[in-house]
Amino acid sequence: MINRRTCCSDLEQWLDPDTFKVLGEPSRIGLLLLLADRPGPQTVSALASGLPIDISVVSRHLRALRAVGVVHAVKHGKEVLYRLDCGDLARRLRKLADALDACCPTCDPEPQELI
Amino acid sequence: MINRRTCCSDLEQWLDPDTFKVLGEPSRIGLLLLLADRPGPQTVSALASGLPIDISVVSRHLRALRAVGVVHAVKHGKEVLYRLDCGDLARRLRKLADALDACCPTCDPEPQELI
DNA sequence: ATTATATTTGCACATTGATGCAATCGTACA
DNA sequence: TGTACGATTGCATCAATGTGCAAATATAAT
Repeated sequence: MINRRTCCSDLEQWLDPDTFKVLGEPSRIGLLLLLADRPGPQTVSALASGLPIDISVVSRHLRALRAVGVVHAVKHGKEVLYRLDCGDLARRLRKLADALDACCPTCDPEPQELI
Repeated sequence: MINRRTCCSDLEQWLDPDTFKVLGEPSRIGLLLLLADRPGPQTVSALASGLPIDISVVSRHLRALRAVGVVHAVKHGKEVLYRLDCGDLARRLRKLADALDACCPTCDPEPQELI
Protein backbone atom coordinates (compact mmCIF):
# COMPACT_ATOMS: atom_id res chain seq x y z
CA MET A 1 0.00 0.00 0.00
CA ILE A 2 1.57 3.25 -1.12
CA ASN A 3 0.93 6.58 0.56
CA ARG A 4 -2.10 7.65 -1.43
CA ARG A 5 -3.96 10.93 -1.23
CA THR A 6 -6.28 10.48 1.72
CA CYS A 7 -9.46 11.09 -0.27
CA CYS A 8 -8.46 8.27 -2.62
CA SER A 9 -7.20 5.88 -0.01
CA ASP A 10 -10.11 3.46 -0.45
CA LEU A 11 -9.66 3.15 -4.17
CA GLU A 12 -6.93 0.54 -4.19
CA GLN A 13 -8.98 -1.76 -1.98
CA TRP A 14 -11.91 -1.91 -4.41
CA LEU A 15 -10.16 -1.69 -7.78
CA ASP A 16 -9.51 -5.42 -7.99
CA PRO A 17 -8.04 -6.44 -11.36
CA ASP A 18 -8.86 -10.12 -10.79
CA THR A 19 -12.60 -9.58 -10.62
CA PHE A 20 -12.54 -7.30 -13.63
CA LYS A 21 -10.43 -9.71 -15.63
CA VAL A 22 -12.98 -12.45 -15.06
CA LEU A 23 -15.85 -10.12 -15.99
CA GLY A 24 -13.98 -8.95 -19.09
CA GLU A 25 -14.69 -12.06 -21.10
CA PRO A 26 -17.71 -12.11 -23.44
CA SER A 27 -18.40 -15.81 -22.91
CA ARG A 28 -18.44 -15.37 -19.16
CA ILE A 29 -20.76 -12.38 -19.46
CA GLY A 30 -22.98 -14.58 -21.60
CA LEU A 31 -23.01 -17.09 -18.79
CA LEU A 32 -23.98 -14.44 -16.26
CA LEU A 33 -26.77 -13.20 -18.50
CA LEU A 34 -28.01 -16.74 -18.95
CA LEU A 35 -28.01 -17.23 -15.20
CA ALA A 36 -29.94 -13.98 -14.86
CA ASP A 37 -32.31 -14.97 -17.61
CA ARG A 38 -33.39 -18.23 -16.06
CA PRO A 39 -35.24 -18.49 -12.78
CA GLY A 40 -33.53 -20.61 -10.15
CA PRO A 41 -30.07 -22.14 -10.07
CA GLN A 42 -28.73 -23.86 -13.18
CA THR A 43 -26.61 -26.92 -13.83
CA VAL A 44 -23.46 -26.81 -15.93
CA SER A 45 -25.11 -28.81 -18.70
CA ALA A 46 -28.19 -26.60 -18.75
CA LEU A 47 -26.02 -23.52 -19.12
CA ALA A 48 -23.83 -25.15 -21.76
CA SER A 49 -26.89 -26.07 -23.83
CA GLY A 50 -27.75 -22.39 -24.07
CA LEU A 51 -24.36 -21.25 -25.28
CA PRO A 52 -22.22 -22.06 -28.33
CA ILE A 53 -19.29 -23.31 -26.26
CA ASP A 54 -18.25 -26.70 -25.01
CA ILE A 55 -19.46 -27.84 -21.62
CA SER A 56 -15.89 -28.19 -20.38
CA VAL A 57 -15.30 -24.55 -21.19
CA VAL A 58 -18.49 -23.60 -19.40
CA SER A 59 -17.30 -25.53 -16.38
CA ARG A 60 -14.01 -23.65 -16.37
CA HIS A 61 -15.72 -20.27 -16.79
CA LEU A 62 -18.05 -21.00 -13.91
CA ARG A 63 -15.10 -21.90 -11.73
CA ALA A 64 -13.46 -18.58 -12.60
CA LEU A 65 -16.66 -16.69 -11.81
CA ARG A 66 -16.92 -18.51 -8.52
CA ALA A 67 -13.30 -17.76 -7.64
CA VAL A 68 -14.06 -14.03 -7.65
CA GLY A 69 -17.38 -14.43 -5.87
CA VAL A 70 -19.68 -13.55 -8.73
CA VAL A 71 -21.57 -16.84 -8.74
CA HIS A 72 -22.39 -19.33 -6.05
CA ALA A 73 -22.14 -23.11 -6.46
CA VAL A 74 -24.03 -25.86 -4.67
CA LYS A 75 -23.37 -29.54 -5.24
CA HIS A 76 -26.55 -31.56 -5.59
CA GLY A 77 -25.96 -35.20 -6.32
CA LYS A 78 -23.94 -35.53 -9.47
CA GLU A 79 -24.85 -32.09 -10.70
CA VAL A 80 -23.65 -28.68 -9.58
CA LEU A 81 -26.13 -25.85 -9.32
CA TYR A 82 -24.91 -22.34 -10.02
CA ARG A 83 -26.62 -19.06 -9.27
CA LEU A 84 -25.63 -15.41 -9.45
CA ASP A 85 -24.33 -13.88 -6.25
CA CYS A 86 -25.88 -10.55 -7.13
CA GLY A 87 -25.80 -9.04 -3.69
CA ASP A 88 -22.11 -9.38 -3.06
CA LEU A 89 -21.11 -8.08 -6.47
CA ALA A 90 -23.51 -5.16 -6.23
CA ARG A 91 -22.08 -4.26 -2.83
CA ARG A 92 -18.53 -4.26 -4.15
CA LEU A 93 -19.47 -2.19 -7.17
CA ARG A 94 -21.08 0.44 -4.93
CA LYS A 95 -18.05 0.52 -2.68
CA LEU A 96 -15.89 1.20 -5.70
CA ALA A 97 -18.29 3.86 -6.95
CA ASP A 98 -18.18 5.54 -3.53
CA ALA A 99 -14.39 5.44 -3.51
CA LEU A 100 -14.30 7.02 -6.96
CA ASP A 101 -16.67 9.78 -5.97
CA ALA A 102 -14.66 10.50 -2.83
CA CYS A 103 -11.51 10.74 -4.89
CA CYS A 104 -12.81 12.77 -7.76
CA PRO A 105 -13.41 16.40 -6.87
CA THR A 106 -9.80 17.47 -6.45
CA CYS A 107 -8.55 15.74 -9.56
CA ASP A 108 -11.27 17.04 -11.87
CA PRO A 109 -10.10 20.42 -13.20
CA GLU A 110 -11.96 22.44 -15.78
CA PRO A 111 -12.15 20.61 -19.11
CA GLN A 112 -10.25 22.12 -22.02
CA GLU A 113 -10.20 21.36 -25.70
CA LEU A 114 -10.79 17.69 -26.42
CA ILE A 115 -8.47 15.64 -28.56
CA MET B 1 -31.10 -8.45 -27.27
CA ILE B 2 -32.67 -11.70 -26.22
CA ASN B 3 -35.95 -11.95 -24.39
CA ARG B 4 -34.66 -11.69 -20.86
CA ARG B 5 -36.65 -11.96 -17.65
CA THR B 6 -38.11 -8.52 -17.12
CA CYS B 7 -36.52 -7.96 -13.73
CA CYS B 8 -33.09 -8.59 -15.31
CA SER B 9 -33.68 -6.70 -18.53
CA ASP B 10 -31.28 -3.91 -17.60
CA LEU B 11 -28.41 -6.22 -16.86
CA GLU B 12 -27.16 -6.73 -20.40
CA GLN B 13 -26.92 -3.00 -20.94
CA TRP B 14 -24.52 -2.45 -18.05
CA LEU B 15 -22.51 -5.67 -18.08
CA ASP B 16 -20.01 -4.42 -20.64
CA PRO B 17 -17.14 -6.87 -21.18
CA ASP B 18 -15.00 -4.22 -22.90
CA THR B 19 -14.84 -1.95 -19.87
CA PHE B 20 -14.12 -4.86 -17.56
CA LYS B 21 -11.43 -6.22 -19.84
CA VAL B 22 -9.64 -2.87 -19.75
CA LEU B 23 -9.97 -2.69 -15.97
CA GLY B 24 -8.75 -6.26 -15.60
CA GLU B 25 -5.12 -5.45 -16.23
CA PRO B 26 -2.84 -4.78 -13.23
CA SER B 27 -0.70 -2.25 -15.09
CA ARG B 28 -3.76 -0.26 -16.06
CA ILE B 29 -5.07 -0.37 -12.50
CA GLY B 30 -1.67 0.91 -11.44
CA LEU B 31 -2.11 3.79 -13.86
CA LEU B 32 -5.55 4.59 -12.44
CA LEU B 33 -4.20 4.53 -8.91
CA LEU B 34 -1.36 6.81 -9.93
CA LEU B 35 -3.84 9.21 -11.49
CA ALA B 36 -5.84 9.10 -8.28
CA ASP B 37 -2.73 9.55 -6.19
CA ARG B 38 -1.60 12.74 -7.85
CA PRO B 39 -3.55 15.97 -7.74
CA GLY B 40 -4.45 17.38 -11.13
CA PRO B 41 -4.12 15.92 -14.62
CA GLN B 42 -0.94 14.09 -15.55
CA THR B 43 1.15 13.82 -18.70
CA VAL B 44 2.09 10.50 -20.24
CA SER B 45 5.72 10.95 -19.26
CA ALA B 46 4.88 11.86 -15.69
CA LEU B 47 2.80 8.71 -15.34
CA ALA B 48 5.43 6.56 -17.01
CA SER B 49 8.10 7.83 -14.63
CA GLY B 50 6.06 6.48 -11.74
CA LEU B 51 5.63 2.99 -13.16
CA PRO B 52 8.06 0.21 -14.16
CA ILE B 53 6.81 0.11 -17.76
CA ASP B 54 7.90 1.82 -20.95
CA ILE B 55 6.29 5.11 -21.88
CA SER B 56 4.96 3.63 -25.11
CA VAL B 57 3.12 1.00 -23.12
CA VAL B 58 1.74 3.66 -20.82
CA SER B 59 0.51 5.56 -23.86
CA ARG B 60 -1.28 2.48 -25.15
CA HIS B 61 -2.83 1.71 -21.76
CA LEU B 62 -4.10 5.26 -21.45
CA ARG B 63 -5.66 5.02 -24.89
CA ALA B 64 -7.43 1.83 -23.85
CA LEU B 65 -8.68 3.47 -20.65
CA ARG B 66 -9.91 6.42 -22.65
CA ALA B 67 -11.68 4.18 -25.16
CA VAL B 68 -13.94 2.86 -22.41
CA GLY B 69 -14.43 6.27 -20.82
CA VAL B 70 -12.47 5.68 -17.64
CA VAL B 71 -10.01 8.51 -18.17
CA HIS B 72 -10.28 11.82 -19.95
CA ALA B 73 -7.59 13.28 -22.21
CA VAL B 74 -6.82 16.89 -23.04
CA LYS B 75 -4.17 17.94 -25.51
CA HIS B 76 -2.04 20.81 -24.21
CA GLY B 77 0.73 21.80 -26.54
CA LYS B 78 2.92 18.84 -27.18
CA GLU B 79 1.80 17.03 -24.09
CA VAL B 80 -1.43 15.20 -23.35
CA LEU B 81 -3.00 15.58 -19.94
CA TYR B 82 -4.93 12.67 -18.53
CA ARG B 83 -7.30 12.61 -15.61
CA LEU B 84 -9.70 10.10 -14.12
CA ASP B 85 -13.30 10.35 -15.26
CA CYS B 86 -14.50 9.24 -11.85
CA GLY B 87 -18.06 10.47 -12.18
CA ASP B 88 -18.93 8.59 -15.33
CA LEU B 89 -17.42 5.32 -14.14
CA ALA B 90 -19.08 5.61 -10.73
CA ARG B 91 -22.42 6.21 -12.42
CA ARG B 92 -22.08 3.14 -14.60
CA LEU B 93 -21.02 0.98 -11.66
CA ARG B 94 -24.10 2.05 -9.70
CA LYS B 95 -26.36 1.36 -12.66
CA LEU B 96 -24.93 -2.14 -12.84
CA ALA B 97 -25.32 -2.60 -9.10
CA ASP B 98 -28.96 -1.51 -9.36
CA ALA B 99 -29.58 -3.90 -12.25
CA LEU B 100 -28.06 -6.74 -10.23
CA ASP B 101 -30.18 -5.97 -7.20
CA ALA B 102 -33.31 -5.78 -9.34
CA CYS B 103 -32.51 -9.15 -10.83
CA CYS B 104 -31.50 -10.98 -7.73
CA PRO B 105 -34.43 -11.84 -5.48
CA THR B 106 -36.07 -14.39 -7.73
CA CYS B 107 -32.87 -16.18 -8.60
CA ASP B 108 -31.59 -16.45 -5.04
CA PRO B 109 -33.01 -19.64 -3.53
CA GLU B 110 -32.15 -20.95 -0.11
CA PRO B 111 -28.46 -21.94 0.13
CA GLN B 112 -27.70 -25.63 0.54
CA GLU B 113 -24.51 -27.49 1.32
CA LEU B 114 -21.46 -25.73 -0.06
CA ILE B 115 -18.92 -27.49 -2.24
C1' DA C 1 -20.87 -54.68 -9.66
C1' DT C 2 -21.95 -52.55 -13.84
C1' DT C 3 -23.74 -48.92 -16.37
C1' DA C 4 -25.10 -44.28 -17.21
C1' DT C 5 -24.83 -39.43 -16.57
C1' DA C 6 -22.78 -34.91 -14.91
C1' DT C 7 -18.70 -32.60 -14.20
C1' DT C 8 -13.90 -31.85 -14.20
C1' DT C 9 -9.17 -32.23 -15.88
C1' DG C 10 -5.16 -33.07 -19.21
C1' DC C 11 -3.52 -31.75 -23.39
C1' DA C 12 -2.76 -29.38 -27.68
C1' DC C 13 -3.75 -25.51 -30.51
C1' DA C 14 -4.86 -20.85 -31.91
C1' DT C 15 -5.57 -16.25 -30.62
C1' DT C 16 -5.10 -12.35 -27.93
C1' DG C 17 -2.54 -9.10 -25.67
C1' DA C 18 1.32 -6.99 -22.87
C1' DT C 19 5.87 -5.40 -23.48
C1' DG C 20 10.22 -2.93 -25.15
C1' DC C 21 12.82 -0.85 -28.72
C1' DA C 22 13.26 2.00 -32.57
C1' DA C 23 11.22 5.00 -35.82
C1' DT C 24 7.80 8.42 -36.79
C1' DC C 25 4.66 12.19 -35.90
C1' DG C 26 3.29 16.61 -33.80
C1' DT C 27 4.32 20.79 -31.58
C1' DA C 28 7.07 24.43 -29.41
C1' DC C 29 11.13 27.11 -29.41
C1' DA C 30 15.52 29.14 -30.95
C1' DT D 1 14.04 26.35 -40.90
C1' DG D 2 16.05 23.41 -37.87
C1' DT D 3 16.25 21.41 -33.30
C1' DA D 4 14.36 19.46 -29.15
C1' DC D 5 10.91 17.15 -26.69
C1' DG D 6 6.53 14.64 -25.79
C1' DA D 7 3.60 11.21 -27.63
C1' DT D 8 2.35 7.63 -30.73
C1' DT D 9 3.00 3.72 -33.84
C1' DG D 10 5.32 -0.36 -36.25
C1' DC D 11 7.36 -4.46 -35.28
C1' DA D 12 8.95 -8.53 -32.98
C1' DT D 13 8.65 -11.40 -28.97
C1' DC D 14 6.79 -13.76 -25.23
C1' DA D 15 3.21 -14.98 -21.93
C1' DA D 16 -1.55 -15.66 -20.93
C1' DT D 17 -5.75 -17.67 -22.02
C1' DG D 18 -9.95 -19.26 -24.51
C1' DT D 19 -11.26 -23.36 -26.81
C1' DG D 20 -12.43 -28.32 -28.03
C1' DC D 21 -11.65 -33.12 -27.64
C1' DA D 22 -10.77 -37.05 -25.03
C1' DA D 23 -9.89 -39.15 -20.69
C1' DA D 24 -10.72 -39.28 -15.86
C1' DT D 25 -13.57 -38.59 -11.79
C1' DA D 26 -17.85 -38.54 -9.05
C1' DT D 27 -22.28 -39.99 -8.17
C1' DA D 28 -26.75 -42.13 -9.08
C1' DA D 29 -29.44 -45.94 -11.01
C1' DT D 30 -30.12 -50.72 -12.47
